[in-house]
Amino acid sequence: MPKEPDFIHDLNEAQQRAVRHTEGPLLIVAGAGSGKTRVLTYRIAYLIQQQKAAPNDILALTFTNKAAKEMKERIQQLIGDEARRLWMGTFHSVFSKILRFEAEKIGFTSNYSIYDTDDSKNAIKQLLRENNYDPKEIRPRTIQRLISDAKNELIHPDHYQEKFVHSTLDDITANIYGQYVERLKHNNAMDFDDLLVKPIELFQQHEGVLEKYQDRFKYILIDEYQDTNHAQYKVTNMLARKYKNLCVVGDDAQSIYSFRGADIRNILDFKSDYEEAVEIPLEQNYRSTKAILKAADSIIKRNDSQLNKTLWTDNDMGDAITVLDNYDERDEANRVANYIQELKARKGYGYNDFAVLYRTNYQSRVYEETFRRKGVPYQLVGGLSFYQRKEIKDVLAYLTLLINPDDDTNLIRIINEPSRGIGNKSLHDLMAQARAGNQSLWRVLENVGEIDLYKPAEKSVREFVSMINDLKKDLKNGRKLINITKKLLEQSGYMKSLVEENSPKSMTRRENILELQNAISYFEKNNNNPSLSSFLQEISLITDTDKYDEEKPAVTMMTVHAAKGLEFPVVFVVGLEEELFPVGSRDNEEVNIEEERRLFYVAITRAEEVLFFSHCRSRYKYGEEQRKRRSRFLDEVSPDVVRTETGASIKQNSNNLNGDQKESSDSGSTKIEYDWKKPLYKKKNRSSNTTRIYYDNPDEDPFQVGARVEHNVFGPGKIISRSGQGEKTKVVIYFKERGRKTLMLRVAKLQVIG
DNA sequence: AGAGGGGGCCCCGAT
DNA sequence: GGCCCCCTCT
Repeated sequence: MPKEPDFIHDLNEAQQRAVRHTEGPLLIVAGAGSGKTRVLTYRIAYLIQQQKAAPNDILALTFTNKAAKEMKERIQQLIGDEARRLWMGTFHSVFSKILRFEAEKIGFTSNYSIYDTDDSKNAIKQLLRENNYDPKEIRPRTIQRLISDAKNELIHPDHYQEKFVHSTLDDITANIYGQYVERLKHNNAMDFDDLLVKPIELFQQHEGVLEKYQDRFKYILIDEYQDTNHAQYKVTNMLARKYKNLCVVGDDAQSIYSFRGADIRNILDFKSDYEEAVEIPLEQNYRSTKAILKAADSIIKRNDSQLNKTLWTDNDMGDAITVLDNYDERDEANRVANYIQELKARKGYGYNDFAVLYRTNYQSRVYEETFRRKGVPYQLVGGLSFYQRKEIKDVLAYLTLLINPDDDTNLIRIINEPSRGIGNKSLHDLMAQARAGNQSLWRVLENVGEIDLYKPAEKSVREFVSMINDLKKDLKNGRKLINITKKLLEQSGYMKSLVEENSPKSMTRRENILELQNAISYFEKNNNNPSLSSFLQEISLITDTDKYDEEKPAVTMMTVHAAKGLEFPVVFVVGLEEELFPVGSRDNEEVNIEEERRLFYVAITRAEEVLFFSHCRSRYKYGEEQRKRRSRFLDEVSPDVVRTETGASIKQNSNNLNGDQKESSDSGSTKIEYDWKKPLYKKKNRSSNTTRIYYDNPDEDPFQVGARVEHNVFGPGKIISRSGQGEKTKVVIYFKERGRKTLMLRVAKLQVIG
């Protein structure tokens, strides 16, 4: 065995143990900021340096493509160029690559399309229509969510019937689920969940294929293990079964993706799943000040933490956390911008040292406006990603059609885009024909002469087919992708219609298309074997977080989810209000308050030196002003590390969370104090003789989210959300028999029941 | 067939 | 405040 590399002495004792423990299952419980990326990087370099494995024997699954790329670069610095041959990436990208090799074995071609959430929602909407359900009553999003959950739990459509049918919704889902799976297969398409589920099917049906990959991946590492779902657990469990060299890194306190099926039990049960597993905790935090760490600890200890670890740091105490108390979101954004300018001027921070973290993407808008107005450079991460934009999806749909003609969903997307006279009626006729003959829409288009179709539309179809066939020929002849793209933009009339529109919107779209062309050229130059299908599959999996550039001199704005794994000297956690952070409940689902708390914990632990919390007393939502109560999390945080802007300690109240705030004049300054006794709303006279209206006094108002109510026409139901105030208060109610209704509280005849 | 206007719904997070 | 759907008119 070669001598141990010098680089191992860069690590602390626990980190070294984690690196040296190469054989058998290993659980590294890595607290926030404890250097886990470093451990993973060094561990991989160590495996190679000690000749335990060649680079392509190692599979490392990360949470973002960006993390994979960075780790690869760091490993390259430790051991040299051969690091490029590591298998490293997100679950989705690694398994999509494997599926490209093995697709034929499970009835797909290697040119399979990848559907994003919108694509699968559209496919489901289409199926609902075909099954005579009204997509307005049965929302595609709901069905999509249920199907996705089932897939991640590895529940087959046939078993969904057995398992879940006890309500109308489950019944419909069971019905649609089977058809959806079939439809995707017909389209030669996989959704995001399939990229995890199909490999399992593949391995179950082909023992030899499983063994091939078991032998290939002799060492497996998984980052952010607390956020893996059942399918991810299963597929890696299968792969690691032979050599059992599975090293997982995670932190149960940072599990924030349960909506994606992440199952915290995967990490909690690791030691019982893998009996000989060794657990190594990393407890020294290198990132944050003591004050920040104390705030984080005071939050997380309110949850039932299940893996033992105690974070500590040698860093300084640091400044107290400042709580900003704002009138509304404009005020909030202004104040944040001012602090950024001030800290930059006084303490010498650069713009890229700052991050604004929020719970929901729509909060970014006010910051964009404010920062632009004040000349604060920013980069926005997340929201509507580049590849979800209409014009980008359109162009990609054209390209997809060239290699996957059976993909009806993408074909329908562009068959009349730009409009070429193949309208709803004609499309409907064509689709009917396709379904009758059990063939893809493209086959019908190719043989359009054989069916009865509106003549002008038929002519358009012929032109469309010959245009696509011509492009296909170019592709076959090895013409460059970028040139094919340019040609299709011209021949389809797509560019022309954007030019003619000549609006600000169409200008942006043209710019975006140019950016896509750059991406295609770049891909073509930087890949040895650039195929259209690998391009399309790769970019389907690129996320906005992958594009975040920490060197760019700009303030970063992103959701807390997107900030996972990142760190910033100065962090603003904004919008700390009830019904926002923690988020408000939606549909019939209860908010997982412990997960919201973990999310807040993640937000806090992104900060290295300076941390701000911020909340607004009122905020616009759906164009309406709403009064907001500050987040309960502000009452949970250790009071000795938080201060108001004037340096006073904030008053907290652990049992009454809906206190108001008032200006206090006792110090002569504009010091802000909180008066928890004063109700949030002024009392007004009550009115109405049918339903008692309580909207003026929230303490007595029984019509709160979650309340069970009865309506004299719609019957029993549950309040799922509430908006507006006073007379304009509206509630959304889910009625057992009638579905969702939005009602004015003032006029609805409602009674609280049960 | 397609443009344009009005109404309803919505926006929690993301591979 | 914005998106999507449906309706109506040309």
